[in-house]
Amino acid sequence: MSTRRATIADVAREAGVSPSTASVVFSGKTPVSDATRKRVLAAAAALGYTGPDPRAASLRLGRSGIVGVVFEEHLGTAFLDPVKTLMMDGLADAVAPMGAGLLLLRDRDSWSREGAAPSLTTAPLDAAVLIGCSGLLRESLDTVRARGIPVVVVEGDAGEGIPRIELDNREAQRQAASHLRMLGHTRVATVTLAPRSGWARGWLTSDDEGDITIEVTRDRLAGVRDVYPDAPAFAAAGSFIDEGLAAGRQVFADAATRPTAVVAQSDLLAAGVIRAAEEAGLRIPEDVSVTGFDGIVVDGLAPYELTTLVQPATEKGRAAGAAVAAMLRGEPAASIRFTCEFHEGNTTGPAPDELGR
Amino acid sequence: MSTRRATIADVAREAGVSPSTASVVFSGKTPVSDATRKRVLAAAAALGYTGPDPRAASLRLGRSGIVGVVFEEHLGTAFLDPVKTLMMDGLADAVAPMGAGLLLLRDRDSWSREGAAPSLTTAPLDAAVLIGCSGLLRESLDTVRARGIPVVVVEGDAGEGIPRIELDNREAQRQAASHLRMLGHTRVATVTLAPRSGWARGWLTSDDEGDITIEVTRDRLAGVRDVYPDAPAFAAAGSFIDEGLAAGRQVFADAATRPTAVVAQSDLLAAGVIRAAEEAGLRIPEDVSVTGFDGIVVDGLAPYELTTLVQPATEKGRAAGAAVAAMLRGEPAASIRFTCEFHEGNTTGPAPDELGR
DNA sequence: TTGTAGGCGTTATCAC
DNA sequence: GTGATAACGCCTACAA
Repeated sequence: MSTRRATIADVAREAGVSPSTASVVFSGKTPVSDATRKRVLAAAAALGYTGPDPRAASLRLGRSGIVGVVFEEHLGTAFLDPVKTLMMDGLADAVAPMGAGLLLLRDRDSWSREGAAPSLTTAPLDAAVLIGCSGLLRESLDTVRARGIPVVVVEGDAGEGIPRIELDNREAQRQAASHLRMLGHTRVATVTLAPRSGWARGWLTSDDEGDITIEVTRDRLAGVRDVYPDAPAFAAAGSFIDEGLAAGRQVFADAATRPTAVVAQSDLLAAGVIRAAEEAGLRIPEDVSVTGFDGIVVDGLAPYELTTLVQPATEKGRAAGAAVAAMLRGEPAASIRFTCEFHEGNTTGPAPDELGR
Repeated sequence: MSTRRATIADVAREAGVSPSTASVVFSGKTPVSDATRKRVLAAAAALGYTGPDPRAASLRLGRSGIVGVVFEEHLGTAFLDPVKTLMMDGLADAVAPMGAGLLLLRDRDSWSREGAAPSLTTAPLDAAVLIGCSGLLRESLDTVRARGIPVVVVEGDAGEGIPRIELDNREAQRQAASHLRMLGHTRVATVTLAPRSGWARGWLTSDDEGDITIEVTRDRLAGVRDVYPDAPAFAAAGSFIDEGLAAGRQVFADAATRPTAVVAQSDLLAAGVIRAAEEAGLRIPEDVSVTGFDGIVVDGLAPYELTTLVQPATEKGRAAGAAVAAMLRGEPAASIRFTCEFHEGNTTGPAPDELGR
């Protein structure tokens, strides 16, 4: 029962070899004779030594095997978003081969409690991935850059020389709109994500539209505007079925101006819009067509299969991880722009005959 | 443009003070005269020094400010579970004051790739939290204990001397069953979570019931059995609305033996069961009562409000964090058993009159 | 194949 | 209030 944990020096002494030899046994960097290896391992076992102290190793090696993932929201909120979840999965996959793990970091913390920041400044990070760099994360970015840590930004406006992982949001959303136009729809509405943080559900005025700080929202809306410049836009407070439902109720409220198609900026919103349509006695897609965005599996939406833009969420994560890995190797990492794939489900159809209304 | 990052020694030299003084300026552990502080800070700014290197600090201090969270599943899967998500939130909250962050760790890794494990053995952890210790995590536990790292187990069978955070699953589920009995229900079915990993959706035979390795499933089922020893049990493959829907279809398949109430082991399953009931033309709660478990907000379930057992998910996370914090301070941490709160919504009602069927 | 020596960047201790 | 000193535990040239 020793009072202090054994170190590699202890093991070496116990095994009757030098510390460097013992070290080599664990790192495997240099060949070691079988006999000595055995002795070292035995000594380690005897002393309850379980391997090099990661803290010491990371100081010596200059890297910790930890990649920080910075969210701007509460973690619980972030993981409510299936796309982010998938991305994390891809990211975890991609950094695993380099022997790295993911450290969850919240952005706000740095503000709230001054002294006890678990954060970007004090964590032993090799690299950082910022999720959704919408202004809020700006200073996180500065912090990280000041520390000289490689950064990759996913879905956000980074700045000069910082690799970004992005999506062709505008082009993709334009495809959905074009699809609807091809089907003959002329009265179209769109349900968007929040235009800025803290937004409370409501119609977007043109003033609002000029002041959209969240990039995804802006770009996807622009895609709709490319095809339907005057489509009314209702902005939800977040990507949830219930938000889509509430939005849908507004959108379908007036039978006279009721749209024949709704472009939603996320699958969850689309699911809610569909519910609202059903509620209003409208059939999908006979009376109303609805498109989503993301291409996730919406639990409980069956039998509908959304017409949507499938984004490579997991791939985005993997790409972010790959970029990080490259930068860590000292290679330059390029920004990547992913393309969404249009998927036609059973929630869109020809515009209903106007006369038959 | 120096080739190497500045160290605190560089800053000290530049400021004309000793390294220890410079260190103190950053740590704030000892009073420093305003003049020297200013000089040191200025020097730091001039050299682009952003604070002590966390790696070195953690070696010196003997702690890294990192708490590992070990899941047995793929991360993407884990975060699909709203309860786990909330727990993570609570955990993040609880460790933040100690200036710690959460490192995501997957259990399987240690097996899959031998060399490149980002894992328990190589990560600079101060402590670890194991989520759902259902046998699979057993060796993770051993690894961590061997390293002498404090461990807390959430929802799982740990072993001697390891603090656990658990729920009164059986008692809580019994409350739901009792509630139904009080309402006069006699033909009751239950829809359970997976009895073991890799389970494919299906009815539970009594053989199966004797061989349930996942504790939550076993305990909640036992709670139902306390009241309805013979209720048929259908086990889903996971906690999803679609699984509940599939289960519900089976449960309501035969009009003759159709239950008047269904006890689901999760809110998501309950939501699916409700869908299945609607599909079968049954009204909730007039024809069929349904109870859930968890007390989460099921997105898109409105206007229903589940009768369910509300578990303090976030609190569980906080408690785990608190336990970790205590152990890190060298204090003993006790296991905690949380209690669910019965919440009566509008999905349960009196048993339908048998004659009226 | 094994051993020696030096330092990675900090910070706690103790003297001044 | 400030400075010298000594670890923290490991890894890796380099020499033997």
